[in-house]
Amino acid sequence: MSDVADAANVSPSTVSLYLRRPSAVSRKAGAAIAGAIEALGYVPNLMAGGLAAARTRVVGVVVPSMRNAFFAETVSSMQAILSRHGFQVMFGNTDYNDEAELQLVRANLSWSPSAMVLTGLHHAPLTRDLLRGADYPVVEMWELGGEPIDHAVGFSHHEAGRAAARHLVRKGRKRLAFLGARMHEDRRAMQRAEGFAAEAKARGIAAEIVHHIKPASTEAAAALLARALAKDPHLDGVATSNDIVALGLLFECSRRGVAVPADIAVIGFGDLEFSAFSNPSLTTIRPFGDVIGEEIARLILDLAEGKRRDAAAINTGFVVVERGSA
Amino acid sequence: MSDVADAANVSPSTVSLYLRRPSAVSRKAGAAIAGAIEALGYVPNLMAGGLAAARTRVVGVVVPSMRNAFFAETVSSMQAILSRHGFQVMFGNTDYNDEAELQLVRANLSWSPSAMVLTGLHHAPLTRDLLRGADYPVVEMWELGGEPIDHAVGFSHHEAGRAAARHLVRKGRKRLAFLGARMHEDRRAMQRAEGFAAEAKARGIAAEIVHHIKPASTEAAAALLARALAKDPHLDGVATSNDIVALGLLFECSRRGVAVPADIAVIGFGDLEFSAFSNPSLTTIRPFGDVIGEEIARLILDLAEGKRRDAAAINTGFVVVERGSA
DNA sequence: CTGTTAGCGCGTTCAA
DNA sequence: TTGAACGCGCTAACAG
Repeated sequence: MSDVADAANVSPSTVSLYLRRPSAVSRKAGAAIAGAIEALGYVPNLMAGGLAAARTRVVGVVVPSMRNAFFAETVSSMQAILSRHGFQVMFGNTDYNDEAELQLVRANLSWSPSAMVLTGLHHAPLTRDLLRGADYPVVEMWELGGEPIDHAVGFSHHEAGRAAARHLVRKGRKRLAFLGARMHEDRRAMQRAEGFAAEAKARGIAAEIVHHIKPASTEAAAALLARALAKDPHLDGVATSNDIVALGLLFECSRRGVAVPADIAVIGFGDLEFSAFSNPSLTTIRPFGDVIGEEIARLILDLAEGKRRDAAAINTGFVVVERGSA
Repeated sequence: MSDVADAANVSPSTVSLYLRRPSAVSRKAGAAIAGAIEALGYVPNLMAGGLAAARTRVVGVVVPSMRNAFFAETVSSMQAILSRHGFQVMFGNTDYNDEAELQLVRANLSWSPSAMVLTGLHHAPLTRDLLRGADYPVVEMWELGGEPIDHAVGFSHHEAGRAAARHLVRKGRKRLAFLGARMHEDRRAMQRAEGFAAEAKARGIAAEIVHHIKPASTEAAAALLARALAKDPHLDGVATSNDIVALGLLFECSRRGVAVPADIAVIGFGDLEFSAFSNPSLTTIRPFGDVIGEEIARLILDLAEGKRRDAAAINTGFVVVERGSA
């Protein structure tokens, strides 16, 4: 930086000022500095900057799994906006493990991030303590309804589950089941299952919740359907924990000669890309994962500029998308 | 850190030494320091450490899109291993834009990363210059065959395309087409298409390459198939730029009453999770995205410890997985 | 608008 | 094995 200052015939602190607020420097000095930076190929050392300022333009993001299309979409849209404003994303997977989450939070902590984004409202007690004591914003995403540490952006999975049941009942279905994968770890899928069962019960209809211990997959669908039919051979309406499972269900039904939706109506969750173009197309619940990412990015940018200060709970909602399968 | 030193009755530099090489400190001092760290909830400031040491345990990773399951898988497996060794991943999407890639590389540069991971062998000239001059390892992934900047981990997409054509020809197919999405931006998909056409030509069989400008999707498949059939109504073998498009093709064929594989054989690329369980199941090419991530993580760890020094080109290969569709 | 000054929290000599 | 000194490259007052 002092090399740049020498080349531009100004002091290092003027260069520093120019880098942080170009408008605070005279046009002449600014031009000279810009030229020197270009000529010398100067790249600022953000560590030194961060150390001096005690904050960095880094946002820590922790998700259960990047292989999950929901989080990939959210992180993607969030990162696109943040990077446009000079922020970077430091990223980690927990694989649905609380201990791994704690490690990642701790690691991110030591970079004095501008904000920390976590998935869901559930964390290890130590993680919560660490985050509560932190002096930067914490955003919990993809879940609403509990007590957030600071900010929350997402929607109620319980309500999404209710909406699925409501839809099937409206379609005249009377013997329901919820097919869920990995629900012992995925709290949000479990919340949807519970909402589904609660709504069905409120309408006097029994709804079985069928579990599969492995991650959501098209493969899981075959086992889930077999178990659901064993419990109730006259099943006529099914919700799945997400569209991947629903896709598998479509394939499994076609193999078994079960007609969708004539014999069994299917409603998924996620509105993944293929859902509109499968055969039959998939009735599902769209959660707006990209909007979650955008809202979080805007929130963090506003917070960094001191524009907002109050803890927010932003409901990005969801909609039922009715298509061929239910 | 000096608080810890006070609490443990040693000097700060002893604490520093303990943190970096616990074995270099006496058992008594070590125990006292460990206790003090625990009691005070001390979290090291990695910025200060990085500044002093002129390097950090950060790895910069730049991919075209995290929504792409291939990269999500690679990043996921890479991050799992790296984080286990105290390394963090700083991550960015380019959206297949060279300029965005340059920005991300520049941003990552200023954190003195332990390594930089990029996707593919093609970059803006300025990006290449920046990276060549850098004094830390550069890994280019998911492509082999060109001239890497430093290290490369991946496989030849040209060969993968040839393998797809070879498979269809072996199955007795004589009128081929390659259906590709976004190939003007996705060089690797284009390489597969070219390999496909080259192999077909070598065997005296014509193969049409059909382009779709939008990203790979099940939706794209309908348009692609329509255009391919317009060019050759007697088409009997098709390769797609990936399994998503192949999935869409299965649906579109079932809508049109085209039998797969009887009328048209289909081979995809990627071996995504659903491919084994679709109906018919999908013949495809498996690229081992998780292995790419693991190899890169190991390479970076070895490099960081000075265990390897030579520029490596690691071929993770691919296999043709024969299933129902071809 | 520009330059001066004093750290940010730690790693790395080196001497003890 | 430990401790003192020094500096990594920059930001943030402040004074000019």
